[in-house]
Amino acid sequence: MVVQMRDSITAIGPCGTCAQCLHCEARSRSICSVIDPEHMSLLDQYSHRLVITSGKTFIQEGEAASDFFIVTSGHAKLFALMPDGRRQITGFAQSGNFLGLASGATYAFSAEALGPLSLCRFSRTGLSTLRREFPKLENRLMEEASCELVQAQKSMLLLGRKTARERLASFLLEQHQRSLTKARVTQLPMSRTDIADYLGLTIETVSRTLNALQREKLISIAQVTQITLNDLPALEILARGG
Amino acid sequence: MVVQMRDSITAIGPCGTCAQCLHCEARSRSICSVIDPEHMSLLDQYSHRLVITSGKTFIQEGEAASDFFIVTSGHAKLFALMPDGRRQITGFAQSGNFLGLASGATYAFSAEALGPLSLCRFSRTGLSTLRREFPKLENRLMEEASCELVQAQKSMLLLGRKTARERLASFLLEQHQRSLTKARVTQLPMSRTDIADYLGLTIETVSRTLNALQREKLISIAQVTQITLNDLPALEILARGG
DNA sequence: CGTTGTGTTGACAACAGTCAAACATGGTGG
DNA sequence: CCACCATGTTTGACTGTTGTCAACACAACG
Repeated sequence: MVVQMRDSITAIGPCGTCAQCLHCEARSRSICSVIDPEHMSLLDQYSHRLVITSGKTFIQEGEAASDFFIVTSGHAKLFALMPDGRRQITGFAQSGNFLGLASGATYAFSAEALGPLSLCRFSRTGLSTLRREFPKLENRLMEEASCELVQAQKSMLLLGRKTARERLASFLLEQHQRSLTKARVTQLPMSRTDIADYLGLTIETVSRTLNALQREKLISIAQVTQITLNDLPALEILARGG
Repeated sequence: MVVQMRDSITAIGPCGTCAQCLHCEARSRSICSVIDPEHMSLLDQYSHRLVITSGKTFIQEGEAASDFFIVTSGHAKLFALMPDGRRQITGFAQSGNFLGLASGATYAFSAEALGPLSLCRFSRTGLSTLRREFPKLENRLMEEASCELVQAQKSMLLLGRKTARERLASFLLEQHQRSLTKARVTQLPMSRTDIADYLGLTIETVSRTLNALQREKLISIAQVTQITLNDLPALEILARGG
């Protein structure tokens, strides 16, 4: 089985013997794609599967960055805290995303599970070994780091220069794109508080702005976490600011 | 060998053995450090020196990302623009910094010279060749990408959650650290407009806040671009928000 | 049913933005 | 050398978007 991915990387699908498990499914999207099938067992030597319960903080800012993670199912939020409790969510991670690229000796952020979460964990030393063994892995890591940097720059523009309306429109479109569905209904895995902390707003402003967009027929809020994007072109114009 | 490019961008060819030139000086900090001396000539095959005049935009958001740069002297600003002219500066680059890590097929940002600027340019294909040739280069690139991601996360916290006072304090400390001097006098290479666009504020707020900090004796503004940090501990407390 | 957590709505306040004018600074040409 | 202009910075008065505080609605759950 061969799957065409993103630009030009040809990925080899669900690996080895357990074709179904999420572990392998997400690994195939992020790591297995660059490792020959006959070496999969070597990969297994260096990775371990983890299951995290909802709300659990599994990466703590400031602690020694000994591990590297790949999300295999569920969602996580990455965030930084200030001493007085102010919080900035710097990103959300879902199946296939890497966690721990942005680290020196210690983690530069904390990470918490948004609902049940499955992870694939690599020790940094193990990952180094894998990188020496599979040079293509380097490309994959760089590619992912580049994407995260581009995403971070978009967030900086959003946080520094966009209005509350523009931020919400950008956020909804981003979530919609992530879901990879053509349906205009988006299921949000995070709370209003998380949205606020991601967009640099308060929960009240998020709530008010979302309802304003609904009054203007740009979106429909069926349930709190289920939003329909009624007018994609208008939302896109709003998101980019004209 | 000197080649005239575009309007004012001058390319100067490989510099061979010259140990003094800025080209090599900065390369030694960023690339040469991972390449054996006897292979330096190979490096020269793939890199070219550029001189950029002040104010020139040498990377344009959206254009094909064909090159990769290393700053060898001077300063540059990286930024994103909105259709109505709102601008967010996502970072500043100085000697030794890489430009172009955050790119897919096209550049995700624009870059402009803050004063006279020297660059070392690598074609992306040339860089790929170098990466295959010198595996240590991979580590250097990943390390740099990690640093940029950590820096980006700090900027997101600043833009999303810090007050104007906290932003200015953070900014001044960051500039001070970058200068690598122990002296408490910092020479700013950028204008008030650039500071405002970096911190997500207006020039008026930057000016007012800076003067407020001066009234409180935390800093002294000798000339517009020359600021003395009188009370580092207090500035650090302010910057991290208590 | 109360209780708790989460989200919504309203009244008001405040921080930062907008507009405008005065003030430096630095380069240019008479 | 100095008047002049262009550009960048500072200061002031006022406005507005978003934040704060508080009350209320609603669903989930024991």
